Amino acid sequence: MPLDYSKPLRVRFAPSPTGMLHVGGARTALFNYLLARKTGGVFVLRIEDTDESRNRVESEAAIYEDLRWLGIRWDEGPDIGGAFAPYRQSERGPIYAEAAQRLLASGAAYKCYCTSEELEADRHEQKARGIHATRYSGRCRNLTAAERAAFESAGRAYSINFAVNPGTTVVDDLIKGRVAFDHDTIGDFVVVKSTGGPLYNFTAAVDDAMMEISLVLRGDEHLDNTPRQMMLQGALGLHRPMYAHVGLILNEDKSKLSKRHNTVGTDQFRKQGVLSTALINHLALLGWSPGSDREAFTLDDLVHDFTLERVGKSGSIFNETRLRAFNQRELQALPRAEYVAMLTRAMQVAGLMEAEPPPAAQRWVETFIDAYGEEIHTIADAIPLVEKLRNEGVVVPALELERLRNREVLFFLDAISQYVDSLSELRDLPLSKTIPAIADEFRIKKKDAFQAVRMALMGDLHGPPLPLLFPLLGHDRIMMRIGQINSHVLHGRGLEPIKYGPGGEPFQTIQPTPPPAPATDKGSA
RNA sequence: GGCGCCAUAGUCUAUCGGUUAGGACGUUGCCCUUUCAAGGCGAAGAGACGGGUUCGACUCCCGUUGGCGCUACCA
Repeated sequence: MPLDYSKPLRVRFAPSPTGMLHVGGARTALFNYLLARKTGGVFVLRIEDTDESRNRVESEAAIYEDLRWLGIRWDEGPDIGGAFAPYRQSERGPIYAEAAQRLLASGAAYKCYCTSEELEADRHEQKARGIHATRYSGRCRNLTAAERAAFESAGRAYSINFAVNPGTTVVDDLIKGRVAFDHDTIGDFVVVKSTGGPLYNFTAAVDDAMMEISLVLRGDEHLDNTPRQMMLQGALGLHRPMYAHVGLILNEDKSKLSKRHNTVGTDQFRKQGVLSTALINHLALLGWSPGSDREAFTLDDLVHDFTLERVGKSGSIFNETRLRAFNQRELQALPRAEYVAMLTRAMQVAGLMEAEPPPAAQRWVETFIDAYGEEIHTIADAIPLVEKLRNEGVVVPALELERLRNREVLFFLDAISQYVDSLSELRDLPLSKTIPAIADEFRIKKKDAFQAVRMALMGDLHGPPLPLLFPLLGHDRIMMRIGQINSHVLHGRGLEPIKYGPGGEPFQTIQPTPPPAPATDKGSA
């Protein structure tokens, strides 16, 4: 039966602060958030920091930062409180202690005095006997009063274990459907460590119930944990939320996303300058589909269109290339001013622009976007391009240098540099006419001319239109880069830096070179 | 090993028994362009396998295979 969206849902996202928020977590948070907004419900952020050894203090802040960046806001959480505070499990000790006592008192749980060595030995022994279903033997479950007293007086530490009784627990999962678990396949499990620290299944079960979560939506890695949590809630007489387990987001090799494998961290994309709108859009389409060919969705669109019924069961691989394609689309859709501001900021961060860019610098950025804007998939792509434009010199591949060792080409380039030198403004040059005209003087083909200029200026045969490239480089760099070619080539030939006239006859003077009178439309520039 | 989940192109997905199996990313051809990118128009590319059920299965059932998850005093 479909979920009733007319009733407000209380949902939660419960990360453990053991690393950055990876994209799988981000999607889980997103789906929960969408459901809360859609139903006018509440989105709870709970921090599951019960594993002292793995917690990292900075992780919690990092998770906040990533969620905020994504535009996912929570209504209750550690930092803002709420009716069911505290929201950090490390601060909920008394609540778990009380629940554990009730479990003990009712006989639903018992104390286990086994040491970890004994447990380990048990497992070995079971394996040796060919039993691969290595579960807790339950040896402490039926301790006699005398045995128990002996352990107690010996001061042995104990864990609190939940006693799993025969039976079946059925999870009516909103995504996976009805899944039945035979208790025979679930061994007694520890709920409180011998150190007194509560464990995941216990805290999650208690908190989901006590925080009155109505729907638990999480990764399907937790599907097998669900019967344990439901048994716990049953034994404690607590209410049970509905459950929905969504297929995992996987690495390229189909393995589970882990926080240790540095890739696919939400922060990584944020720092690359990926737009949160693009990530949200991409994440939403991993596991959810609108049922139509539409694929551009804002967060608000998703609040409106998202339903659990259209969430798929299978896992999916996170495809970064597709994210970049989405991001490029978002970048193109951005108002120009915003794009300029974003790029300016990125350049400032990279130390490529001063904090208070003068108007000329702003204009430069605008020209840059005209030139390269549409090929940029993420803002980070722009930085190496900017650096290449800003560098004093340029590296021309040896092979290409060889092609430039041609007196006509050299002279042509020199003519270009003189042409540029004669101009006071490099914007809006009619280069598509000027360059062929000058090239014609030296009997160079149009295509070769453009390529020679491109190669001399950028060390590359490809790039944006020259009329945009010229103002981007500016007078000095153009002069320098073409001059560099001349000296490189000549040096390579062991020649003096002399220059050639149109007919091939060497000029006598090194400097100044007489302008070879570019044939046409110099005046229009 | 046991238990559970999953299974349409390289990837994300649509299809809810009858379709030329649709879309997107990627790949690729052409157009545009001095070039590249972008854009436009095309192309190639999929129901893991085997049994059923049915007039008819990608779709329902069973099995096999494969992938993943759980099986921790991690979450």
